[in-house]
Amino acid sequence: MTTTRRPTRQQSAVIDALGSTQDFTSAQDLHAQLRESGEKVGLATVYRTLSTLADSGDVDVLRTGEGEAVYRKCSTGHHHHLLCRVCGRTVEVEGPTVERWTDAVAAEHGFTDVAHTLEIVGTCSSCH
Amino acid sequence: MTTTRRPTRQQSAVIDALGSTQDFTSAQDLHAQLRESGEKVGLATVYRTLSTLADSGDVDVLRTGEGEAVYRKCSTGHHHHLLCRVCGRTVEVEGPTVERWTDAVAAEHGFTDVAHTLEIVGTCSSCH
DNA sequence: CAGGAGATTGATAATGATTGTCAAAACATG
DNA sequence: CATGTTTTGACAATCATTATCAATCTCCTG
Ligand SMILES: [Zn+2]
Ligand SMILES: [Zn+2]
Ligand SMILES: [Zn+2]
Ligand SMILES: [Zn+2]
Repeated sequence: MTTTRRPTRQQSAVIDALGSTQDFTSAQDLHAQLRESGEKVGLATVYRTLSTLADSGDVDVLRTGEGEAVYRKCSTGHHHHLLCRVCGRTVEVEGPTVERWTDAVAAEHGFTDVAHTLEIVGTCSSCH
Repeated sequence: MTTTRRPTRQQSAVIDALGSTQDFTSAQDLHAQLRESGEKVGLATVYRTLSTLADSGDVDVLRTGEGEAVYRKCSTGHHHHLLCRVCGRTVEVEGPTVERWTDAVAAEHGFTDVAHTLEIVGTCSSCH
């Protein structure tokens, strides 16, 4: 919401494209989709917009096994992802258990200002 | 059948270099270290060796924020890492709590063959 | 020991995602 | 409209990683 950035047609197009899918999508794929749907948006702008959105926490970003950055528009708030390795379907999950555990184990070793990343990958019931 | 290993001087050098540090190290850095210490090992071989070791589970691999792959020789068995964002010190952590939680939440959504990745980053007591 | 099949190496080229450049276009304001 | 600011986008540059492929090394057999 609070954007220091000036809203433009291109940025809206990127955000809409992101919102049109439940899957994590790469900047390259988003750019291809935009071109295909007739939207004229430069690749650099796609990268810039996604990077800004990720920094502000408005989209989640994670790295594919090959190191490619993929983005997804998620619900607000801290959560994690359950990802199907076959079809790419994503489920957001959360809970205090893992949050408490990471905080406890970090404190136990004298670490402060802790953050964590957690991703779960499996095969969903439809793809089993 | 396709898994044929042949021990070589170069692979030993890479493994020794990995074992000489507690930090996660990139292939590029390892290659530079090897050259500096007089070992003649090609960059491609460093990448190949690390990739093989990671596939067999003999080393842990994770991605830096910039997407660079970093490797570390760890104790055997499933565990996670507590990483200092300042000095890079790494502590291996484990525990049944997070394992149970991920399995439970995956089963709850009908996912099978689940695996997970979890990394904790913070500032260690020495760097506070 | 010699020879050959097959595995390994490494210099180099190729790939591919991401970032940098910077002039042109879009925008705001007065 | 004039002017300063922000954003865009085509293109070049970067940089980690992978593909090539001839040369080299290992192991096995006779
Ligand atoms: Zn699925
Ligand atoms: Zn969490
Ligand atoms: Zn530290
Ligand atoms: Zn675990």
